[in-house]
Formats: sequence, structure tokens, C-alpha cells
Amino acid sequence: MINLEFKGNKPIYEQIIEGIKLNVMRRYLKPGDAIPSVRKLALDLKITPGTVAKAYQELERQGVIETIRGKGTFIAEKPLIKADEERLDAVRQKLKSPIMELKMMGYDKKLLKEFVSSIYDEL
Amino acid sequence: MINLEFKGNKPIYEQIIEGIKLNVMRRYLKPGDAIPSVRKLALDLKITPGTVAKAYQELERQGVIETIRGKGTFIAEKPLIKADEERLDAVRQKLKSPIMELKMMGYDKKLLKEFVSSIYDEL
Amino acid sequence: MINLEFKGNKPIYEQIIEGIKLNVMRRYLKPGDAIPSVRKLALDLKITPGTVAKAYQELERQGVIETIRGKGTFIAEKPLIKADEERLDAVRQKLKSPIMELKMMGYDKKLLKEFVSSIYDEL
Amino acid sequence: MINLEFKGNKPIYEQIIEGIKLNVMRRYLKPGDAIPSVRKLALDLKITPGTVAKAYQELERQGVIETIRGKGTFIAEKPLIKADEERLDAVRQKLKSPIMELKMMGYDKKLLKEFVSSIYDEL
DNA sequence: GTGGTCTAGACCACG
DNA sequence: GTGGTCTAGACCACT
Repeated sequence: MINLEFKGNKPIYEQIIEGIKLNVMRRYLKPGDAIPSVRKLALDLKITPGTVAKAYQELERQGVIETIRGKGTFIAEKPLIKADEERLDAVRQKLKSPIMELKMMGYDKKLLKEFVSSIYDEL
Repeated sequence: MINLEFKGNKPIYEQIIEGIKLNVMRRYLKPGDAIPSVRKLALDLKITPGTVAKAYQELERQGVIETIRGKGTFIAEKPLIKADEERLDAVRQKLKSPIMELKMMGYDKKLLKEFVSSIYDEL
Repeated sequence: MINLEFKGNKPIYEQIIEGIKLNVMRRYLKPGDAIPSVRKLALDLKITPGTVAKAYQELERQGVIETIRGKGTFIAEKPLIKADEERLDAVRQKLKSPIMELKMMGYDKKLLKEFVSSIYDEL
Repeated sequence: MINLEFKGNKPIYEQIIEGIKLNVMRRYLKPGDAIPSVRKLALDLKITPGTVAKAYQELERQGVIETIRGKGTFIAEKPLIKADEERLDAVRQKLKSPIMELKMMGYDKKLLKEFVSSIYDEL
């Protein structure tokens, strides 16, 4: 369900966050669905529970999942993230540097659009 | 010439790298131009020379600048970064996560393209 | 495991790089094997961790080793260096001057080949 | 007569040394021939006289050239370098690291020999 | 003057 | 525990 890449700089817990989000976007996980417990997912992914817990905390903070004490963890009713100004700006910052690299590689606006489109479709 | 953000978690040396690239893209720095010496830029930015040196070394590795022993550092004749497959893949990975966030916010492909276009134009 | 020569003018971090490569070539270190942590190797070699870190980063850039965040550093699955044109040209440049010296000493092609063969076998 | 490469790590004075030696090996400069004065060569190469002086000093130390006070500098009668143990060992050391890189690139002994042969022929 | 290397410490995020 | 980053100094070779 989630593929981890241990080499590379991306923190494991962030990969879990994105993995869950990907499952939501692809409708493999729907609002109300249960997701594995911290312990179970940790076992499946062969990592320590602390790392999974960190990911779940962040997902809950973002409103993607909800934990119900004694019952488990579930996909939120509206797992969409609100596009508020602050969040958009953060995304803008994250996009800035790779787009700059593409520009340095000689990519014009058209090529850039195609490039991001192809990534969008893969999700 | 270069603005540093000490708060964020982006390493200072990376901010220097992007700052120089930005100056190159905006044609404030042209091929053959000298850039500030390691020590001078360190003084200007109020950081240690080692941090600037690290940034310059990475820029040289990428072919953006060239250092001439005992003389200084200069913008390369062709400060373009080679668009080899490996590098493109790295950029792809970097773009993936913010694009995913936009998708989670409900952005469709058209909005995404507009968004990245506006960032591209700012550079 | 690694012998350092502090007198010579060869940077310590380069000696570490070559030392690791030597261990890989001689199969003392195999793909997947862990190599000493930055701190441990620094203690062993009686140098500062920063110097070891610099060596490890360059080795990773060359694809010889891989670091896993929070876990350690390991020999890559395929610790071969890619023989792209750029790298071959760099090696060519490095070989040029010592070969010229041999020629000045009266070495002909046959002797030269024997000489480099004997070095190759030592590795 | 001598081509300098300002970018790249090789010191200018070493490039001069090798340049003179190359001219000797190719018989463009023969024993007894005069070579340019420090000042003239410095002007030609557009560098400072100190750098040329450093190169000439080293060449004289190696017995390749001879300075006659008030008359100028000349190619020695026997500009061959003696192949003593010490010097051979130094060359061996210099060859070691690039040969190791070739081995890491997958070069076998046969390929290595061809590689050095081609360099030898270029000189 | 220049950049390159190294030391001896420190703090941080990650697992 | 791990590696990554940064500081505040120092010494070196080169031009």
C-alpha cells in the first residue's frame, strides 16, 4: 500500500504522509475507512512505531485522518486540505527551487507545463 | 544581492546557491563576471566563510561557476545545468510532493499550470 | 582498515575516499555492508568528524556508498563509478603528467604498460 | 608554445613546467636552445613573473634547464630525468589514484593499457 | 589577495 | 544512535 524509499533524503515519516494522501486521492481510501494501527503499519513497513506515529500526528493535524479513542484511526470525512493563503505560500516556496533548476536547464514555460502535467497525471 | 532566511529549515549554503543562480537567470550576473570572494560574501551575509565555500563548491560542481586559483570565482561561460536523465529525475521527485499537495487542495491541471507559470515568471 | 598519510599534501578526506574504494575493490567491503559511522571512523583515525563527513558525501555523490537517515552508511548495491565521458576526461588529465614524466625518464610504451599493470595488480 | 588552462585545479606554474618538458620531448626545444626570459614568458602568457620564476626554479632543480648569469636560460645538455627509485615511487603514487578510478569504472588490465598507450602517443 | 583544507566544538532532524 | 549543518578560528598553496 505504501512504498518506502530508504535511501534518498526524504524522511520516512514524510513518505508515509504522502503515501496515505496518495491512497486517498486515488480513492483507494475513502472517507470513514479505517487505516492500519500504528503498530501494524510499523510491522508491515519494517520500521519503528515512533516513525509511524509521527506521520499519523501530522496527518491528523492536517485534517486528513481522525483518531477515535479506543476504536482506531480513520480517513476524515473531508480529507481535502484547505487552500488557505499560508499553505499556498508554503507550496509556492517548495516549488520554487526545482522550477528554478528546470529554468537553468533551459526549460521554457511550455516545457515546464508539460513536465508538471506529466507528474500530475502520475499521481 | 542575496537574501538569507535564517529561520526556515533550508540550509544557508543552499540559499546561497539559489541566490547566485537567480542572479544568473536574471542576467544580473553574466558569463565571465566575478562573484564576491568567499570571505567578502561571508562578511556581507554575516556568516562563516566555510558556509560560502561549500555553496561555491557545489555551484562549481554544477558548472554554474568556475574558480581560478588565487584569482577568484567567476560565472561560467555556459552556466546552464546539463539536463541529464538523473538530474531530471531528481527534479521530478522534488516536484512530486508539492504538486500532490495542490491536487489535494483541489487544483486541476489547468490551475496547476497557471500556478507554476506564475512562479516561473517570478524567477 | 584505512591508512592515512598526514605528511603528504594529499587531503585527508581524499585519502579516506580512496581507502574506502580500495576496500571495496578488494572485496573487504561488499554491497550492503555497513561502513563505520562518521564519528567512529573519526575517532579511529584521530581526525575530526567533519573531515570524514566530507569524504562520505563525496563517496555518495559518486554512487559508491548510500546513507540511510538515522541508520548509517552502507556500500551501494553497484558501487561502480559511471564511466561517462566527462569523468574519463578528468582521469585522462590526471594520468597525463605522470606518464609524461615516465616518458622523460626514457620509458617506452612497453615499459609504461608494465608499470601501470603492476600498479593495477596492487589495488 | 605553451597552452595554459586557467580553470581546473592544476597550478599554473606546473603547467609551465609540463609545457617546457613537452617541448623538449617533441624536440621543439633542443639541448642548448635558449628559452624565453622570465619577464618575456610572463608577458606572453599574461601572468605574473613570479609564477614563471617558480616554474623555472623547479625546472632547474630537475636539471631540465640551466641558467647562465647575464646570458639567459637554456635547455640542459641532458634534459632527461634520472629514473631513480625515489622519483619512480613518486610517479607510482601519482598514477595510483587515477588507475584506481579506472578500475572502479570497470576497466580491466587490457583496457587500462590501451588507455595509457593512447595518452602516451598524444605527448 | 584568493580558494582549499582542517580543527574542535555545537545544534538539529531523523529513526 | 545516525548524518547534516554551522561557527570561529587556523594554516596552506597559488597568483
